[in-house]
Amino acid sequence: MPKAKYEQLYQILKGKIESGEYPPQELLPSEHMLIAELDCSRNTLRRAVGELVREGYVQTMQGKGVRNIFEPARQATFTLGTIETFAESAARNHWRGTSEILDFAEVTADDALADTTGFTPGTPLYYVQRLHYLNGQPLIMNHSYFRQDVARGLTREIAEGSIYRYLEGELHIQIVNSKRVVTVEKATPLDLQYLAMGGCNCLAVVSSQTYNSDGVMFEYTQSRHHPDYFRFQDNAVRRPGGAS
Amino acid sequence: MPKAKYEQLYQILKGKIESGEYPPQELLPSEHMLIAELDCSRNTLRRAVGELVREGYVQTMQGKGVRNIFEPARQATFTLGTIETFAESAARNHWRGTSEILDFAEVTADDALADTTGFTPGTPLYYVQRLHYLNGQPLIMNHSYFRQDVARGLTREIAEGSIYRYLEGELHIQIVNSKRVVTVEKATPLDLQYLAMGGCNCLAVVSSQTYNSDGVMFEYTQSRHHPDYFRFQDNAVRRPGGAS
DNA sequence: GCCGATTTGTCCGTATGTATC
DNA sequence: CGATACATACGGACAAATCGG
Repeated sequence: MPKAKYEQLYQILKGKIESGEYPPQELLPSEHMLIAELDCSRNTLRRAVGELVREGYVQTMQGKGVRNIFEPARQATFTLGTIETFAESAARNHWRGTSEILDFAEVTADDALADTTGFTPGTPLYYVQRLHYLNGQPLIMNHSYFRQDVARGLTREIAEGSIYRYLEGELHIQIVNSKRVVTVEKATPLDLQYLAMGGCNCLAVVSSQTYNSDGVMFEYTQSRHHPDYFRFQDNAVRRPGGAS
Repeated sequence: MPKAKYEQLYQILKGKIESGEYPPQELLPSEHMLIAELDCSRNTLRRAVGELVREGYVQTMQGKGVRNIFEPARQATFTLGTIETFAESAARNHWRGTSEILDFAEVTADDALADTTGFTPGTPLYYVQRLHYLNGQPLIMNHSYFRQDVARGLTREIAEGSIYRYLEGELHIQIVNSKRVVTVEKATPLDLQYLAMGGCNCLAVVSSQTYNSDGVMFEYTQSRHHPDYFRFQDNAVRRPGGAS
């Protein structure tokens, strides 16, 4: 399954930046040079570069060039702008991640739950409560709700493995986008019971609503992170960017 | 000064979505229709739509159309992906925002400061400590460092007004991008002294490194937010090749 | 299941504008 | 001023996915 060309170019350039092949704080070869070197059209190259701009790898300057502003030391642990599962995050950061199911149930959204999750009241849902360990330490408590009509057939046994592998691999659900909100909340008794909070009485909460390719929100997940092991990275751009 | 066309199209479409002119969960008019209606090329329209996709307003589906997934109820207080000053954020949310300078000093980056900020040791800096009020309540403590050679001539008096208006308006510095990291930290005695923390002993910390158009990082700011009034919103899009 | 129409996704070439040097 | 480099915009071609007959 060959990827799109602009995606390949993006990977190539990103690789050269991360490996130091393009010196930090210096200009990359001009568009003209890169087009010749990578054998592509201008629009396609600019699309790849635009992606690098949005992710904070480079900075484009009209009339001057494209500057490499990648800093290897300050890497993200959790990256914004892309969807990643817990297992993928753990693997990328070379952490040993394990999970444990604390609860699995079938519930119906009442008014209160509908208000926090965004589902309409009365929707049949699966509820999955998971505890995630990094290097043996319990650091993340997850409360997930899945629409039963989308994630049909989900069981506790499946959730013991990878829910997303089931959704994507078995049910062929395409996850398209996910709206996320980061807040800081007081720790609940449940948080204190399972997570080693130390002296902190607050934790980082990532609430996300995930949509499939039919445009229906089929998942709401609240991830409650131990504050010491939470880091969310983002790059804000004034408004230049991509191509075509 | 007229903006770029794709930017205008983006604003038009965003306005129609937010105002409900395009019904939620329904498909927008096809590219073909929009091109005729807005009198533009396909690439220009697609660029505007791409921006809406990244911001979670719409979802594109090959062979089907573009679905409106905007939800007015769940709005952001702080938006990711764009650069906003404190005053702009406050105004957009119809809050009464005021600020107070607690400290202004000229300092030189030592090893410890260089490590946290990302400046090279020995760099001459301005240090500005500000307290931000929303509707009269002290909620955000800001610690900012500016390179003296870039933000030259910055004084306490200027900082009493708008630092960014000085940098952009007077010094003609163009802010291009800003790398931001969100973490949760224990409250310091200083935090507890100035911010009404209630029972919380942690707060949300946004650390940002801001670059000008010459590619030099000229500002490091650490914003320490009261947890009850902190909300960071993001939209993640699934990339063709999955997570990288 | 097939086929054609529709719709979005990718890629290319070109022309012109604008900022920098 | 001219040369270089990025920014914007247009148009065309083909591919891939979807849907209805």
